Amino acid sequence: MGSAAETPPADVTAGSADDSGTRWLDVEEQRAWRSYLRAVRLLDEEMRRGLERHGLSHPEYEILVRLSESPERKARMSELASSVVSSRSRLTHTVARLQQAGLVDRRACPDDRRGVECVLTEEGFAALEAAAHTHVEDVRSLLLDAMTREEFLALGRSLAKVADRIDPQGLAQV
Amino acid sequence: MGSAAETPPADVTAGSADDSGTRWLDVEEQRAWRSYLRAVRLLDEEMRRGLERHGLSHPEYEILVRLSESPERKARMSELASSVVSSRSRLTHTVARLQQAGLVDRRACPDDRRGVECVLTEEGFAALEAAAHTHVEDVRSLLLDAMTREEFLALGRSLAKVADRIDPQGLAQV
DNA sequence: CGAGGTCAGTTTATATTTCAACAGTTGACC
DNA sequence: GGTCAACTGTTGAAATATAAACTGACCTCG
Repeated sequence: MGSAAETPPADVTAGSADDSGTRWLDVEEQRAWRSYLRAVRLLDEEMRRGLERHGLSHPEYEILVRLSESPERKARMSELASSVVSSRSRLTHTVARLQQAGLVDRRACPDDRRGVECVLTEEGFAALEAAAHTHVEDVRSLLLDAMTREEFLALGRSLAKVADRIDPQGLAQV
Repeated sequence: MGSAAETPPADVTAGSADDSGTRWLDVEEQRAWRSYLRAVRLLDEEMRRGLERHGLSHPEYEILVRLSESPERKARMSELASSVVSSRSRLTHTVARLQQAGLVDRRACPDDRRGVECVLTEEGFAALEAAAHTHVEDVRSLLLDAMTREEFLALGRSLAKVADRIDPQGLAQV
């Protein structure tokens, strides 16, 4: 599955640094890393299938979620882009499709004429609501049910540290 | 960031089941889930950047890794597809690009005339070797250095359970 | 044998993502 | 006020991904 060359291709004693100074992963670290890769990929695929039944892609779903949580169910394109970790360009395209489908509307931003506000429509809210049930059940059955609650929370804490380290502000801009 | 509507869009008491029977996530579970989404996305992005410097995408890199670990540095397309968690179709395309770049070769399978063997070239091995240094350092600095070793191993164990649940055989067929 | 089913891999068509260039807007600074 | 850099969002083309149809090879059971 998800491999990643964590030992030198040639193969060197685990856990040691080679001539180049690269500290390769030891056997256990390697196993953990591969589990990570594998789980993430499989999970993503399963989730995708779940949302697909509601005619939504993962990026689309996240946009709807974010809007539903915003005051007045609207947000500016750039906020949306960063909160959803997407490039502005991609967001434009994706929102265009959502608008096409009648799930969101776009309108000029009152105070900044460069800006555009994206608004969740009633139809969009309904679509989100429908998809959310399936989605949460998926998270539960695939992830939570695979481990104890404490284990899951610990996993969350570890990954939160990872995320904060990469993007301390929580404002990923791509 | 990566949101996912783990509470009902309308907002209901955490941790309880609503009329539909959906058991939404409580506050802590929700936080953990969002950390997961956020970390995975950011990590993926960072890794991508690292590999990009060597002219490789993540899928390409994994294919090379898998080949480098196989006896004689070759594998059949279908083995490759499952070990790398990719559809056969995607693999065909990706391998075509790798071949184009001279990093792998394709040849007919001797014993099964339907089959195709994919072989890592010397050039491909060299490319992999170069990329691997960067990549391992990234895994270390982004993931391992963010937590204790034991924490990381625990994370691996948890996710291994998740993966095995979704794909018990370890032979993801998409 | 040989008909029907399955399997390996590719191909084609379509959808999505990325990338670079763009046009209009704002704000800061002189 | 004028200029210029930075910002917002869009566009269109190229790269990549996904899905379904398709080719040729194997397999099995009558």
